[in-house]
Amino acid sequence: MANYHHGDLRRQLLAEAARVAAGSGPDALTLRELARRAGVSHAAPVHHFPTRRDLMTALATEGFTLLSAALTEVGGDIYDHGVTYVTWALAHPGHYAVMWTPRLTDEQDASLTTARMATWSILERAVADARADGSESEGARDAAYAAFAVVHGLAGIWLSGATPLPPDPDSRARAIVRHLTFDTN
Amino acid sequence: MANYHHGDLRRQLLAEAARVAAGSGPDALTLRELARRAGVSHAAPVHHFPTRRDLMTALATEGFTLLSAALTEVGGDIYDHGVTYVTWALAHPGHYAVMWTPRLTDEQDASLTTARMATWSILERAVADARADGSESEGARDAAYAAFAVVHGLAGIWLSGATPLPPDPDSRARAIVRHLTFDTN
DNA sequence: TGTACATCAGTGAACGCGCGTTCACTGATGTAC
DNA sequence: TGTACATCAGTGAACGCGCGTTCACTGATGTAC
Repeated sequence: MANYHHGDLRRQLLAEAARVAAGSGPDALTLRELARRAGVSHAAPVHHFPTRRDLMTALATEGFTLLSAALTEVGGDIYDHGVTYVTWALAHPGHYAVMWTPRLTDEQDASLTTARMATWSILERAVADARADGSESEGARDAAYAAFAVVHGLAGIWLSGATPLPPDPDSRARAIVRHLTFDTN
Repeated sequence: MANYHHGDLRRQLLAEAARVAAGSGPDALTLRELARRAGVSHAAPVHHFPTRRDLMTALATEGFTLLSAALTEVGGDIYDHGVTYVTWALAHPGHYAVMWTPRLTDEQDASLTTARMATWSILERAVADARADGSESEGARDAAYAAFAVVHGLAGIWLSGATPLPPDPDSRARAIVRHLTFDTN
């Protein structure tokens, strides 16, 4: 594949970006490093991502899209959604880090906003289904936050490396998420 | 204070470091920027922190120490501890970011390890107090993780800026933490 | 109370490095006729 | 099926920048006697 035209550079740059962000954090992600890994000159990426921020934004958008797909595909109740969220984050640490570092992305970007909101809607709906009083009350919003906080926090703890990953994160995540209650008390 | 000898440079460097990390993230934290803010030459900090990593480690250690103090001082049950944790994180975003980015610190450092473990012990003890079966079971460990995950996640969500901070984070945090249950089954 | 001297904590110039971005260019591809 | 030409996606050199770290130095402070 010694083409002058790479053919699939955009996709490969995003894949390498996810890999670098997973290993060394999103701030270690440089356009020159991605070009190096893709085997092209350091000026090549500019045709696909004019600036570093554009690449970060695309990576975050891809992340939210993939996460929404995973949540929808697995389905189940709010606890299942929580486990899927954690599992997905552990499997896509690079995307996950960029998704939650808005400083690196263009938060005005329409695609990113749409993808982010789609993910949030799925979780909110799962929480509403676990409750009797609909999804419009303040209580329902707090419940959704609690569900989201516990899975986001758990993913963060494990991904940070400050705490060793347990041998079986899935079932451990399930046990932990079970400590949430969605009663309308 | 136009002394040749600054007199309090170490403390001031740490204070500026917390400020920079809070505003632009810990990766934007450079020794030269801190020197600039402290009004000394860029080579001065080396006498207090030989490398950038040493400064990061000191900042993280200070963070865990301050957090332990806050948790102990406020006291109360596991829910109170949770609210204190979130409140403290929102008040010390710079420390908090460095505390949870082990890639930047020297994780072998004895002071840091000690400070980190002390914080964890306080939270673990609060969870054990909320349960009947002691703190040695696997269930107790999962309960502690759930408590920790929800407050760590909530702090992360609000600090990331991806979600706007509510007008009254304290009472909101309390309502959210209430969705945790520590029953022994 | 003085004085000699070691040590501490600064200065400012210099180093090499990797970065994002720009530029003029060129080879490959696609399209109109 | 050919050919002219526009466009796309690369190359490689160059730019200016800020960084961590090193170095020889110097002024201020503390201590021994």
